[in-house]
Amino acid sequence: MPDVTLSRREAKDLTRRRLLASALRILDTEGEAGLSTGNVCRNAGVAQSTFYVHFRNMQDLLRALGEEASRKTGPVVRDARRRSSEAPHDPERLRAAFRVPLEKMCGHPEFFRLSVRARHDPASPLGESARRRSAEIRAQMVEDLVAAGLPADTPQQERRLEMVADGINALTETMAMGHLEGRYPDLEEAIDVLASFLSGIRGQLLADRRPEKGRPDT
Amino acid sequence: MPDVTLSRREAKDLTRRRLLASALRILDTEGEAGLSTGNVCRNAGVAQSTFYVHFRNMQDLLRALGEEASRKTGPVVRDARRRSSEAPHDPERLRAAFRVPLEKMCGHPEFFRLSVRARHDPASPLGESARRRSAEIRAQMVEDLVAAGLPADTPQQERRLEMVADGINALTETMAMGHLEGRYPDLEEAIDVLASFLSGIRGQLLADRRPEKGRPDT
DNA sequence: CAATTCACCGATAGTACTATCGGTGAACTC
DNA sequence: GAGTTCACCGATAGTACTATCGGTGAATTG
Repeated sequence: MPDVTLSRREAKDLTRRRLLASALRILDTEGEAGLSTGNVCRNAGVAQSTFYVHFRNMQDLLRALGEEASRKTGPVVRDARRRSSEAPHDPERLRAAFRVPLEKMCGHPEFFRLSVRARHDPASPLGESARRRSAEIRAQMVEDLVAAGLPADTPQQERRLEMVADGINALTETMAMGHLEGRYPDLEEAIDVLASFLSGIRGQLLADRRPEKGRPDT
Repeated sequence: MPDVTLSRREAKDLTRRRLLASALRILDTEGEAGLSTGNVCRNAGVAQSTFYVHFRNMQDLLRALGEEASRKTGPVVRDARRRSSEAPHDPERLRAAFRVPLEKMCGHPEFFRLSVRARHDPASPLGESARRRSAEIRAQMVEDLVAAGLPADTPQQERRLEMVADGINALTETMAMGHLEGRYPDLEEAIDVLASFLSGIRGQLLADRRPEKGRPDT
């Protein structure tokens, strides 16, 4: 039994994870303002100076936290969306493509809030890595929209699909926020609305593909 | 000419406005991190301690700033939206209803970002007032959607309109962010997308009003 | 078992900011 | 025009946080 006492490597890794978890807990309860090396370490039960054994500074910790979050939730969400794109007319797959990310967001509100804040805070310590992840998600979603049959023949149409991807993402986050705040108790209703938004914009964009039928937007 | 020297009241009011303008300038240039009583006062040309003649603390200033912004932009935005609701089939009025808030948001990018971020940060100094304003905007937008003919006959439909209002707002903010980040250079294209989103969801909700025609969402 | 490594600790220098206090002179009051 | 008010000022006590340093003991090495 070599596990009675922890090896030095295991012990260090455990402390590191405790620090990350502590930071996450603080972000969720006190917000970004409560995030200091001392506070994080006190919550994790180690000395303040131990912080610098594991991270160069707070920005370094936040970057690690963001990457962990995206590594956990990213692939699952992507998969659900791709399944929906493969069958654009299957309403249940469409709903699943919204349900999966919504449940991820609501299941780990602390991860979710962190990423949303990062998204709207390019000057924060998370800045660079958050922007990179956001761009990645957007590019993937554009791919999926094209796979679902939406037009991307001209640069303008491509840019429009990027806007739509941004929009779908923002809508999903907004519904999750509303649910977390208790205003939308039933997640299925939120999924209804998300599906309506997507179906609506999809109809608009497809109508645009055949402009000979006259103005479609009234 | 009694205005050669300022009255005490006028002078105080002028200083207060200078402090508010200074805070806004700092938010737009240095971001939230540069916001301190000393920095605000130095930029306004007064001593740091003078800050406390006008505001109880930084949160107090930010609250005042938020209220001033909402007092300035609120009615204009609301008016544009109402004009559009009065003529739901006028595409130019619809575009104006999106153009006005977009231009307001892009006018003071850092303040806009701060407000958005504050809603997702439980401990932000702006948090409470930002959430209050957000709820107000949502309620107004629901009114306008009803005025534009969208159904709100059942509690479920009312809740759905709230979700749609939240969504429109999030979409507008997202397009503003994209424009500010330089990804969407042409604001009119963003307006196109917003109009398409609204037309799309509008079609979906109106179709739902007459459910005897079968499932409309594929 | 002796030597070495290193995760963690306590202490602390340094920095930035908040908020208060008594003083000052110009505006105001009567 | 004598007394009062008060917006502003400089100084400063107090607070919070960052980042570094040398010491310590348990794990590791050979």
